[in-house]
Amino acid sequence: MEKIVDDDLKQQFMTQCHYESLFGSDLAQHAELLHFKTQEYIVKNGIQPAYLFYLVKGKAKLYDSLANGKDTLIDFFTPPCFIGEMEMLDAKNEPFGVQVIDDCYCLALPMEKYRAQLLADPTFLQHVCIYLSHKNARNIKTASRNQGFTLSQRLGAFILLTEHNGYYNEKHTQVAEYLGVSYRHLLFVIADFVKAGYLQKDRRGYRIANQKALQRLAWEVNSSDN
Amino acid sequence: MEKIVDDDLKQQFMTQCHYESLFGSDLAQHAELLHFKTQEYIVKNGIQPAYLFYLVKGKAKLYDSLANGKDTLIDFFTPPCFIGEMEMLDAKNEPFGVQVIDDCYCLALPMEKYRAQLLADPTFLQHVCIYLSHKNARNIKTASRNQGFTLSQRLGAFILLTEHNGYYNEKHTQVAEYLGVSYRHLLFVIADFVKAGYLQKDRRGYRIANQKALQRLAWEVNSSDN
DNA sequence: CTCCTAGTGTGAGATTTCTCATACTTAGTG
DNA sequence: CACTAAGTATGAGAAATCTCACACTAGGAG
Repeated sequence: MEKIVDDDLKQQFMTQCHYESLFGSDLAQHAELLHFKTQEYIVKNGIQPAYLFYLVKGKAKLYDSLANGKDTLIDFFTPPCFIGEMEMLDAKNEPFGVQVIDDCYCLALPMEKYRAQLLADPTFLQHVCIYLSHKNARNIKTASRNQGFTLSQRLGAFILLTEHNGYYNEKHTQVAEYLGVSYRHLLFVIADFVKAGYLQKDRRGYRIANQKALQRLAWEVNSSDN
Repeated sequence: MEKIVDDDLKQQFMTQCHYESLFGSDLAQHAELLHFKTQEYIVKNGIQPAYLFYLVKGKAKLYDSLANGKDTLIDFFTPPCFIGEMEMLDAKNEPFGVQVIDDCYCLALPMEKYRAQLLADPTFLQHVCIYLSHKNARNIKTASRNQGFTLSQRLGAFILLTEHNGYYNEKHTQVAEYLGVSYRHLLFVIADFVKAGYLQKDRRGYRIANQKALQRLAWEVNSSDN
């Protein structure tokens, strides 16, 4: 994690995401601009974050670390969205881990310093409420998709979502859990994709060789997004 | 829907559910006590509700009416919980339908009259935020269950959840959608239950003949509830 | 260097779940 | 009354997915 001291850039992100309008007061001006590299953790599992983040650029993923020590991939974050809002609302919640997929820029408010002020700000709370209810509706839709579509279709969509410079490089064990299928079956379908020429395996990982085909598979999955 | 004018009963529910503490002001005193009979709608699909409800007794279910006119069962409400909070926050949302399973009592605040006051009340907004984030966490768990358990297990849990006077009487078509399986397969597993003596069919519907066996099936599903 | 673990990869057979086809019943409608 | 739509019901074969078993590789720990 690295603090970016570039007021122009910060202002640009703020404008782009209407950051100021999230608050009833002038809290926005106290936000810092932070940058996270790929693989870095924005929130570490089980450790209360020091900031309330607002993701303005990049891509990140949400993990749940289970009692047995394993991680389960739960959800993705794409800008603009809050990160750490559950912890801010209710410190009793065990924080979930959030790890960066693509370099992330966040506007971040020091939690301790401004928590009381945030909890007393109806404008801010309204935005969080709306954010949470939309997120909830989205989760419901995602869940029904997992039931409604075949693994090939979901995997197609998933690969396009997590793709990075034309390569798919997620850990199979975690993806299997996220997509709710057995490890074995995931490998089976990936093998199918390779056989069909959608993916090609080289030393860097799985290269996307036929994006169109994957998009065709993913089409139905994503088009229930209204 | 019927308004109950019984201040003792109302006060009892309020105390039991800590209703007053949801608000920063003395809004609670303006709540009415409403009663809904089985099958009645608390919120009709697509129609903005006139109240912000707080379910204090009973059981209800949440539907999504799809574009093709069909209904999908999404979730259940058990007390205490808000109903209509999404609509209050953001009137642009198409309201989902909420229908009563077991007679319901709700404390209800007239939406139009108090909406502005609610949206300006940080105490109330905080409670809604926390409610939404818990609900979201629960939905995530439910979803992972749907992936992690077999239909027999989930159906066992489901029958016990929706059971009414010892009878299971849900519409198979809707249940199939809720549990995320084909209608055919649901019927298949129900037939298994009958064959195994867990259920017995008579003119009133399916009678629960072996609750223990169903509980045994449901055990694993429900015990991930920590 | 060796052991150990996590991740990867493959095979084979079992189970779950789906699709399609086909009927029967009931309530509503013209 | 005849027609229709929705819900119920059952059969048979196919597809999706799971479980178990085994093998290989790379990196960290002793």
